[in-house]
Amino acid sequence: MKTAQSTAEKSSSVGTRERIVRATSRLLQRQGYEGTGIKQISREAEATLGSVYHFFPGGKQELAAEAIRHGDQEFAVILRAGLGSSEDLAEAVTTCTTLLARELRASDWQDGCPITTTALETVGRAPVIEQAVAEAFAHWRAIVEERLRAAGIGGEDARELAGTVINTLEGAELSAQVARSEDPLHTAGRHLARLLATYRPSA
Amino acid sequence: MKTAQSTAEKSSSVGTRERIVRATSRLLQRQGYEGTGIKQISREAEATLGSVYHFFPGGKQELAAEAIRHGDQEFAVILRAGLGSSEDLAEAVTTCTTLLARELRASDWQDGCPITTTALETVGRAPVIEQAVAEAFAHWRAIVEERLRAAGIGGEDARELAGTVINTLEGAELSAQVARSEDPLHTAGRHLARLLATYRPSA
DNA sequence: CCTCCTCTAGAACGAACGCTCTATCCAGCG
DNA sequence: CGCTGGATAGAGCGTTCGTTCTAGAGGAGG
Repeated sequence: MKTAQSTAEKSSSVGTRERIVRATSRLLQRQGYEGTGIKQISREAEATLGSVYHFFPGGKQELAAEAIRHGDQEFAVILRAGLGSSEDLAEAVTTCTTLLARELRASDWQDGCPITTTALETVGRAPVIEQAVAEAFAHWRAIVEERLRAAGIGGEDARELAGTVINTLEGAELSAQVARSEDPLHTAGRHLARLLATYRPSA
Repeated sequence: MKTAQSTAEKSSSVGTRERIVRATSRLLQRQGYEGTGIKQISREAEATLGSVYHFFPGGKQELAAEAIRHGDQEFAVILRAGLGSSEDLAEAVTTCTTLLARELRASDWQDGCPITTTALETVGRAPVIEQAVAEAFAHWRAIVEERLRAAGIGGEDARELAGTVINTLEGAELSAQVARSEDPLHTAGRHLARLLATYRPSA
C-alpha cells in the first residue's frame, strides 16, 4: 500500500492521485466543469479511468471538489506572495495584480482564477463543489484581512475590505481575460490601493 | 414571410425566434454554455429543433452569441435604472448594487450576471461568442463612464473608474451567489461610492 | 388553381458523456 | 509458495450531445 511513486513512475515523480488532481484543476480552470470530461482528465493525467474512480469513488463531483481545494491553495500562494512583498500596503496590493497579470498573459489569457468558472457553473446544483468554493473564497478573504490588520486597518473595516479586494481582483481578472489585456488588473490595483488609503489618513 | 407572432402563438405573444433567444439567455445565465443543450433550449422555448437551426444556421455558437447580446441589453437596463436613480453619485451606485442584490435573492441566487459564466467557458475557444462578450463589457463600461462624467469626473479617470466599477460589481455578484448573501453586493456599493468620492473632494 | 418560400416538425447520425464492471498486475506477508 | 488487497487497465452500458436531413404546414402572389 501507499506505493506512492516508488521510482519515478510516468512522466514525473508525483503519485497517480496527485497527477489526477492537478490535471483536473488545470482543466477546470480553462474549460470549466461541464466542458471537462473524466476521460480527458484521465488522459491528461496519464492515469486510467479505473484509477480515477478508484481514488474518487464519488465520481466527477468529488474529483472536482478536490481540484477546487487544490486551486484554492494555488491562488493563496500568489496572494501571499503579493501581499507579503512590501511593508507598504498599496505596493503590496499592486504587486498582487502585477503577479496575476503576468501569469494571465503568460498563459495567453487562459489561466484566470482557478475556480471561478466551475463555481459559477455549479451554483445551486452541486453542494459538494459549492462548499469547496465557499471555503476557498473565505480562505482568500482571511489572508487579505490579516494583511489589512497588519497595516493598521481595524475591526469590521478589515473584514469588509478584504471581501471587496478579493471581489475586485476576481472581476478584474475576468475583464482582463475577456479583453486580453493587463490593464483591468493594473487599474484595479491602483484603485484598490486608493480605496485602502482612505482608511489610513497617511503613510 | 415575417409572420412574426400573427395571433398570439404559443404561450405568449412573442415570436419563435425571440422565444429561442430569451430561453437561451436564461439558460446560459444559470447553467453556462457547456451545461446547456440545444434540445433543452428548444424545449424551454417551446420551439422545435428545426426552428432553432432555421433561425440560427450557425448552430450553438451563433445562438449563444445572440443570447449574450440579449443579456447585454438586459443588464444595461438595470445599470441605467440604478445609475439614473439619483443626482447623487454615491446613491446612484448603491442603488445599482441594491437592484442586483434584490434580483439575485429573488432567483434564489441563481440569476447572476447573464453572461459571465459563458464568457469564462469560452475564453479562447469561441471567437463569435468572445466578441459578443467583449462588446457587452464595453457597453456597460460606457454607460458607467457617461454617468461618472455627468458627476464631474473627467478624462482618463472616468474611463478607468468605469472599468473598475463594472469589475467590482461582477466580482461582488459572484461572491454573493457563492455565499448566498446580499452582503458582498452592499459592501461593494459602499466601497465604490467611497472610492469615487475621492475624485470629487466634496458634494 | 399551383408555385414558392418561410417556418415547423422530429427521426436519425456518429461521437462523447459519466459511470460500472470484470480482469489483471504486483508488492507485502504468512 | 499462495493469499490478499490496493492499484491499474479498458471494454461496454445507457444516455445525451450537436448537427443534419427530409417532410410537411401554411400563407402570399401568379
